[in-house]
Amino acid sequence: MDERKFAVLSAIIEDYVATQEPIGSKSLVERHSLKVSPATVRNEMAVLEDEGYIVQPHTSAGRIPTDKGYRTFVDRLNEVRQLSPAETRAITQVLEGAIDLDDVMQKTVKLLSQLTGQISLVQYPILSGSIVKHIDLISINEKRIMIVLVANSGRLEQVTVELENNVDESTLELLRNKLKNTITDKKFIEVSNLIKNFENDTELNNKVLVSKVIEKLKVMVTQKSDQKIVIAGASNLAKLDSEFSKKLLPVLDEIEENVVMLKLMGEMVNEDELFIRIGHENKVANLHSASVVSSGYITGDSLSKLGIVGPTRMDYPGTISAVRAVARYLGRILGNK
Amino acid sequence: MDERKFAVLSAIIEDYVATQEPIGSKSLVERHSLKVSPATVRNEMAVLEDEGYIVQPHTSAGRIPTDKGYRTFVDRLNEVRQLSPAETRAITQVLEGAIDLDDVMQKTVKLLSQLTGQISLVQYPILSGSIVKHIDLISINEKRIMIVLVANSGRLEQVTVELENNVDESTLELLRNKLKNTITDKKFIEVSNLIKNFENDTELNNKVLVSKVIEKLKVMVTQKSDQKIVIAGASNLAKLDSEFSKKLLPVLDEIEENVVMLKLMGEMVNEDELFIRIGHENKVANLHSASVVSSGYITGDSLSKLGIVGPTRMDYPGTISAVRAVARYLGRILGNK
DNA sequence: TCTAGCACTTGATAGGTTTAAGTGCTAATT
DNA sequence: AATTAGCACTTAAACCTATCAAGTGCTAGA
Repeated sequence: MDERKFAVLSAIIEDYVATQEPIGSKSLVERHSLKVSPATVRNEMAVLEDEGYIVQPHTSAGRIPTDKGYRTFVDRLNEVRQLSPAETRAITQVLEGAIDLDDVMQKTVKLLSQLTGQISLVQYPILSGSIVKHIDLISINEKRIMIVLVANSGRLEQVTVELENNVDESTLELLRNKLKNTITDKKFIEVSNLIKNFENDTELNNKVLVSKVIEKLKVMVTQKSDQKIVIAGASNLAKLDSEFSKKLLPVLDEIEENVVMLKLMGEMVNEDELFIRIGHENKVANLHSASVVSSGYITGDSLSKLGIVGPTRMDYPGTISAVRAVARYLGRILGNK
Repeated sequence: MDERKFAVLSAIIEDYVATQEPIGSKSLVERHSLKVSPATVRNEMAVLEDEGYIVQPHTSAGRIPTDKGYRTFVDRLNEVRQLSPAETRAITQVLEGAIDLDDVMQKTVKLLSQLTGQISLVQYPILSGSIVKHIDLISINEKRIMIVLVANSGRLEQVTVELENNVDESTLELLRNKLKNTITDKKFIEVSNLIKNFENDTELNNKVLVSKVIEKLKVMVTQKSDQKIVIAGASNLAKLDSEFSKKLLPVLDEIEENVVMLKLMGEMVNEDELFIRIGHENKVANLHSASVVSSGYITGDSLSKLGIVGPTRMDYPGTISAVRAVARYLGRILGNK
C-alpha cells in the first residue's frame, strides 16, 4: 500500500476512534493537513473500500475502518506514542507504593484499566517455574490446618484443610519438618513428584491427616499454579455503548472464572512481546467486535501475562504503549529489585 | 396508613420494580386482584401522592414510588421472601467448595452479585478482634523478607520488606523467635503494644533490619486490619440505564480504594442485623438515586460487613433475603465449622 | 363509600418533509 | 496522467404535525 493511501487510512482510524462516527472526505481534509482535495481523498477511499480496509454503513455516510483496516494500521505502527512524564510517574509511584504481592497485582490492574480506559486483566506470576522458598503447616483451631506456600517470586498461596478429628500435633510436627526438608528450594513442578511417597511413610502414622494435606498440596502446586488473575475496569463497560457491553458481559463472567483468560491472551511466544488480536481474529465467541492487547511480563524465572480487552475501535498507539510500559515496570518491581 | 392504602402502595412498587414504568390505576387493578374499581384506586393514589409516597412524572402518566414510599414499604415488610431450594443449594455448594479464605471471599461476593443482580461488596473478616495464630519471617531472596501473619479467622496477611543490604540471617532468626514467643495467641490490637520495645532490644544488633520489620508489622496489625474488601458485579451496571450508571461510576472507583466502603455500609449496630439506606438517606454524594442493603456477619469473635448497592428501584424482598442468607452462611463457613 | 362516566392532559407514535453530510461521476485543470 | 471542481444523487437524521393511548380528576349516581 502506497504512502498516501496509508495516510488516509490512518487519518480515518484516528478520527473514527476519537469521534465514533463515520468519517467523510471533507472533514478528513480539514482536520488533517493532507495536501490534497476532498475529491482525491474520495478516490483513495473508493479504492480502500474495494480492498476491504474500510466500509460504508450506508450509501450517504462516511467510512469506518474494518478489522483488516485496523490490522494494517497496527502492523505499520512503528513509532509508538511515548507515555507522558506524568503517566510514567504515575506508574512508578503507584507500583512502588505497594506493600505486598496482592497489592501490587491489585494496583497494576487498576492502573492499566485507568491508563487505557478499558477492562484490564493481569495474571499472577505463574508458579510452575518458581521455587518454593517456604512451606508451613499452621493449626488454626482444633479441626483446621492451613498450608502456606511462598514462592521466590513473592507469591504466597494458602489453603485450609478441614479435619474430622482434632489435630494430631505430633504427626503435624513431623510432617511439617519432612516437608520443609524435602521441598524447600525445589521447583514447584517437582513438588508433586517429591511428596508422592509421603502417604506410605511409616513414620507418619496418622494416615488421614497426612493424605488430606498431601492431596491439597498437590492441588496447590499444579492446578492453582497459573490460574490466578485479577480484573479491573469492568465499570468502564458502562461508558461504552450498551450493545457492545451486552455482548461482552458473558465473556466477562467467564473471565472471572479464571479459565478463559489464557485462551483470551492467546498463545504467546517465549518473550515479553506484544500481542494484538483484532475483532474476528479472536477465537473466543462473542468477542468478534472486541480487540485484545496483551503482553508477557517477566519475573526472574518465568513468563506471565497481562493485557486489556476493549472495542475494536480503540486508541491502539496509546493502548499499546500503556500495556507495554506497565508490563515492563511490573517485571521490574517483581524482579530482583 | 390503613391496610388498603398500603396494599396499593405495595402493588405500585412491585409493578414498577418489574416494569420500570409508571403504574396506572387500571393496569394495577388488572394485575393484582384488588377488590375495588380503578376509580377507587385513583382516589387512594391521590392521597398517597399528597402524603409523598408516590409521584407523577407528568400529568397524564401513572405513579412511581418515592424514597419515602420505598421506605414505608420496606419497614412494613415482615414476611421476607424465602429463598428457593435451588438458591439455598447454590449458596451452600458454592461456599463449601472454596479452598481458602481468598476463595471464600471471591465466591461469596460473586454469589451475592448474581443472586441480587446488583453490585456487591464483602469486607474481609476484620482483624482487630482476632488472634494471631502464626507469625513468620521468610527470606525470599538476598534483599527481601516476607512477613506472614495468620489470624484464627483463617485470614492471612503478607508483606514484603525490601532491604538495602543482604539479609542478616542470625538477627532474623532471633527476631523470628522473639516475635513468635511474644505475639502468638495474642489479639491483633495488642500486638503493636507488645513489640514496641523490640527496637531497643540489645540482643537484636541489626537495628536497620529490626526497625524495618517492626514498622511494617505495626502497619499490618493496625491500618490494614479492616480495610480489605472485595467487589463484584460491576458489570451489572451495564444492564442498568446509562444515566444511573454514570452517576455511580465515580462512587465505584472510590469504593475500589477501599475507603468509602465503611461510610457506605454505614454505622451498624452490634449485631448481624440488616441495614437499608434508600436514596437520599445515603450520606455519600452521588448515591442519592441508589439504595444500599447491608448486613453484618459474625466470624467467631468479631463482626464484619457485606452488602449490595443498586438503584432505589430494586426488588427489596428478594435482595433482603439474599443478603441475609449469604451473611448467615458466610458466618457459618468461616465460623467454628 | 364506592363506582361509572366523561372531559381533559400529555408523552409517545406515526407519517411526511426538509436538511445535512456524504458519495460517485464527469469534465476541466494542472 | 493525476488532481480538482462541480453537480446530481442518496439517505439517515432532524424536524414538524397530527393522531393515539394511557392516565388523571371530578361529578353524579348507586
